[in-house]
Amino acid sequence: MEYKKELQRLIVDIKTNHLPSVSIDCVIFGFHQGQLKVLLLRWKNTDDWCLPGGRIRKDENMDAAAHRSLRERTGLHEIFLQQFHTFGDINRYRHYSQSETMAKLGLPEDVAREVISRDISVGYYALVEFANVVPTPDLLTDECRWWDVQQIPALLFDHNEMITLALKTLRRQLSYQPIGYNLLPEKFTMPDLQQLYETILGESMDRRNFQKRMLSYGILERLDERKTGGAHKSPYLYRFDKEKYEKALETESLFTA
Amino acid sequence: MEYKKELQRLIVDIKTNHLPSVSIDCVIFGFHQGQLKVLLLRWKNTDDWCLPGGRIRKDENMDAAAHRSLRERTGLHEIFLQQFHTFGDINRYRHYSQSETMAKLGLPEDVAREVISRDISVGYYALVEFANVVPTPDLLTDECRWWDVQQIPALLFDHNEMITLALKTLRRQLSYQPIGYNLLPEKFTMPDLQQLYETILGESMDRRNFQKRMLSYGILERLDERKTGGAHKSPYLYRFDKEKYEKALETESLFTA
DNA sequence: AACATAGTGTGTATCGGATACACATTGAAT
DNA sequence: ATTCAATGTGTATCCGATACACACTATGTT
Repeated sequence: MEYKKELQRLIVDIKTNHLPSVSIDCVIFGFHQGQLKVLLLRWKNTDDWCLPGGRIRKDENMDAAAHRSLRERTGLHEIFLQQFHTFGDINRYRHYSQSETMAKLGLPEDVAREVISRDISVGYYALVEFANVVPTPDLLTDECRWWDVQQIPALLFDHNEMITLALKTLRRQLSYQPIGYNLLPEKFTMPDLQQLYETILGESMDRRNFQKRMLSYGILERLDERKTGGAHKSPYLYRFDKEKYEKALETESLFTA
Repeated sequence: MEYKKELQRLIVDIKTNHLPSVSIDCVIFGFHQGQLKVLLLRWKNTDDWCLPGGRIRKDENMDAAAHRSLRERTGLHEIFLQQFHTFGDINRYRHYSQSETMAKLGLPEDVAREVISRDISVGYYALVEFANVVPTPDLLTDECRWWDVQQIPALLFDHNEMITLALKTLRRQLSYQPIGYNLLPEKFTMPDLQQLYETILGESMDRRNFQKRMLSYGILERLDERKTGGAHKSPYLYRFDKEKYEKALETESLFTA
């Protein structure tokens, strides 16, 4: 049983090199074909999905641990990552009870105890460029793939709640910080950006007013290129002015609605 | 050495009944005489101050642990308490290095290791009614008292940063949620409420516009009483409509500026 | 080659909340 | 009785947000 050996090695590594009682969970948002996506993992030999997560090494900052987790699941290095809530209830089982969950995971008793002990879990959400992601499962999971936010199944633990809260936080963030730098390709059209906003907020907006508002923020740079290929008038391409974008992120002062 | 025995008992209790690597810190805001206050603790036999904190029992929800901490320091039971950030850097020493901090705390080596081991710390902030608080130090501290937010000294660990971030979060919260229920006495005047807002936000506002805005939220009830005693026209007393106030807290939808 | 189509670029009228501002009133102090 | 400082209330104005219309163009169609 090579796999079981690997598992044991993992447990030992966790016990010796990582902080006990604390874990990290990541809600990784991507944007593709007008849909907001979340990256989920499927547990080995089951049909059950959950959020990617990880633990914090004893010699590692917590944010660094979250970045590492994300790197391992997506292959991406520079990502927008933000802590949104820390989950600390004793009972974090929702759709399945603790014993059901244990059974589903199908792990040896001692391993299971380690993997799903009572943890304080720090939730992060990430915004990534869909096209650049290489979804990669880990030792405990068979599959890693994108799910449409609207079609997420009943997840293990309290992970559905985590996604809901992450989305809520993301929506609020939209009202005082710019967004899109990590979700869109470098060059994009105004309709692309609008579609992103509409998808996240779940509502449609007036095309003309949206453009005025975005431009008023002063973080966009219109290029002399246009996007061709569509059977219509070709739209201008824009890109973010990184410097002003970062400044807006910090000050949080530019935005209102 | 009765004290040392008590300390040892504390350490054992922490080790056996509480989660390792996680702690809680509380920024407790009060409001008095037009000033925003924070409750701080002074370490035994030192001049060094820090935030009240605590640990999470193995059989206790994290929020419950925070409430318990607050109850122990203030005597208050029903308080507004909100998680605002989790601090996870390895090095959380700021004004004093780790060894300086160790020295300052003057604890036996083994005790110190337990008390200031590397922790992930979940930060909460609380809003309490100043007059009802009975500041109470704990086993490790000599003194518990209010400090003016503007005059907080260099604290142990990264606690100054915690206060700064808590205040920042509180200010932002003011833009989408009502505030005051836990900071003001049951009956208060419009100028009282305005002073609270001005103190938190650090800016002055127009008296008439402020009143219009507050009343437009529909969470205030004007009483038939007036406050007498001031050498001026006596202002009306108001109180919050608890039900509508709670609803506004939940929806977060009523407020804008 | 001319036309139809659907999406894009841009400008203007209007509404509504936020802001600026003024005058009458009152309770205590003198 | 008078004075003073703070309170109660109303109105004009500003500005961003919203609603809305027409011209333009790259492709697909005939």
